[in-house]
Amino acid sequence: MAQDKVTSIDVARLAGVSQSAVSRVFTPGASVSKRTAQKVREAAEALGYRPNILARSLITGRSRIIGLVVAYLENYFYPEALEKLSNALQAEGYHVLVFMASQTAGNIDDVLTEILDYQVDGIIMASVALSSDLSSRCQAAGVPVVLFNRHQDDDTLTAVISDNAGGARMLASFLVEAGHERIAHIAGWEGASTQRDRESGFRDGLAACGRALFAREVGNFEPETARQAARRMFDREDRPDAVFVANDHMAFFVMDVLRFELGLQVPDDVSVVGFDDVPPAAWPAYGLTTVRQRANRMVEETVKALLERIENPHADPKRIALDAPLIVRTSSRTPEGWGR
Amino acid sequence: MAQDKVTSIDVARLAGVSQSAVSRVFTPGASVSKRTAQKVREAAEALGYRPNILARSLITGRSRIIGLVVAYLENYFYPEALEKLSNALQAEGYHVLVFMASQTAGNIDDVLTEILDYQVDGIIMASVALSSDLSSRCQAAGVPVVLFNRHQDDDTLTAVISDNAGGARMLASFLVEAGHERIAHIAGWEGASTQRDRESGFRDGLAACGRALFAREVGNFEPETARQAARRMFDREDRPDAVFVANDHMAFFVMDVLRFELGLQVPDDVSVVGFDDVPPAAWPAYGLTTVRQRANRMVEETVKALLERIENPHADPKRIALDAPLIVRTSSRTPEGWGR
DNA sequence: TTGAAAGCGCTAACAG
DNA sequence: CTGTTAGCGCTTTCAA
Repeated sequence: MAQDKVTSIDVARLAGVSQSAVSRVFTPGASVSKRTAQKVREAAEALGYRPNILARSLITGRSRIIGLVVAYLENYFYPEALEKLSNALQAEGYHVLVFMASQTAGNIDDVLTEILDYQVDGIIMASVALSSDLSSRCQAAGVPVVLFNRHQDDDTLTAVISDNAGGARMLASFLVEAGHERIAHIAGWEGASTQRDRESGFRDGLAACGRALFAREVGNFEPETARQAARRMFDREDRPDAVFVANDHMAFFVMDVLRFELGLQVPDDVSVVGFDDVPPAAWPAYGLTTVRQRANRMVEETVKALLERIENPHADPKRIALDAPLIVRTSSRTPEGWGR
Repeated sequence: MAQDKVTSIDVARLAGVSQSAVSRVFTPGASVSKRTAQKVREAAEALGYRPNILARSLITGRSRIIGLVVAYLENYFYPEALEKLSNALQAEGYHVLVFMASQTAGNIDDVLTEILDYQVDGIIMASVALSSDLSSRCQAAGVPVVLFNRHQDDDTLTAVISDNAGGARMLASFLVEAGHERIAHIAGWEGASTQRDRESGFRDGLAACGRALFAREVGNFEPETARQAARRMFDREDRPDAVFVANDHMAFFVMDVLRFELGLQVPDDVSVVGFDDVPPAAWPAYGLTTVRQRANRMVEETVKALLERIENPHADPKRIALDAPLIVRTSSRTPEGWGR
């Protein structure tokens, strides 16, 4: 029998105090006597009263809602990030309102509009870039934005990323030291900053050893495209003996093509390395050598940066890059002296 | 320069109409003349005005927010469900506010309280059960609840599930027909209705063929517990020749123990079957025979049921069970005439 | 069709 | 410390 909503007035009446007294009891830094607080709490308890966050936010200007835009839950890096982000924000008294966006963007515009309609206190864009136009709309609305696992060329937005270039550079020297001669790359979606940074880091790493890329295909971060890329690259005589796939998600599909379609041995015929260190990378059926993105730290920094900017909207944007360690497993030949 | 928020009053002033006229223009079924609407829209556009959903909900009693409680994103069935749910609700003009809960419950109480604080229009509990106490709190608050992939014994809540028992029954006769003699089960968390239904369906299926369970261990839906269960079950002479693992998530870890720790061949030494059909089940390195939960249909039904109950809070709760087809892959011996 | 006015449930001055 | 009084930005009667 859906009871009518209990308001602070009902509580006030029952406790024999004013309505504002009730409000104060539920407002952290307010001044109330123990006696009043006690009475109010009892009345509230009895009536099952809880303050209406929406009404409160109308006046405080804070909704305690963070908009999270995400576009790629098939990549298992993101469910993990989402879970941790949500938990971390929950611990700070915020909650996450989810907005799914396809990465082809375009609809990012509409999504952003919807987000702003909800008067969110902040926005986290996971795996989505933002035009400078959109970014200034948020600015205008006074809503801080933090990019998660992406950055923009213009340094106008705060971004939390891994050291993608550095990680890929390690991967390159690791493969060279393992004695590989024909080292290839399967790229992700070229619009992504992660892709650009990883590829350029990898090329730099090879160059530092006096090498260059032996072959390159684009997998677009998608399973089927990655499989086709693998087929084009490996179904021929002069095939690579090592390949850096731009993320783990694609690397699994590439390995499957190599082993089950083309009958190649990994790592004997070809070493495969990825990037992200999502959970299946550690499953022995893949044992993927990869670079770990420290999800916990990324989340920590993202939440910290966002809350900072909520407190102080005029703080300068900054780019936070976390180190990303090499994780050696069985999908790659191991250089002398690296030892598992 | 975080501009001050634009309100309907600003728009009204610019358009030379009353504030309520502005409101009407943005309220679907309201009566406004074309001329007024036109003027208002132009002014709104010029000022970048959008109605404040929170203020609106204060008066309409509808927040267009759906609370989603989820507790298990490591099981890749849930990211997929979350994505689809969010998309489906977005299409209906709702958005998802995420609440992470550990499945050990207990904190479900607090989570529920937080949810209700946000004045959500409805709640979806994915993979989380609800005490009848909590359930009546939602009732009292007039907030409809739909359980996703769970049901309660008391038929007091609307629930959308797969036909877990039926699916498991098929699995049983499939294994028997394939000629297996010693058929075992690795259970998930026994508090889950999915576990109970799958196990009893499986036992029924065996019984119908005049068989009984050869062995049983508990994996609790957790990787490490599942691995230990697999070791206890298979690291011995009189081991099963087939095992039904209660979900795919655990089945991967079980297969890894069998193949990489114990040196058993799958399916030659032992057939492994799971439940859910999460994406990695189709990866050739596992090729897991399993029962498919139709995520799309489950989401469809969940959204439909929830919206129905938002419209009509007094509708009777119902339990919706969707059929779940057997998906045969390479992790199991195939009976004569089943053909892949 | 339109404007004026009354709130939705709450917080935040402001006196006392 | 407490009650009174204004609103937050919006929707919704109610008359005109």
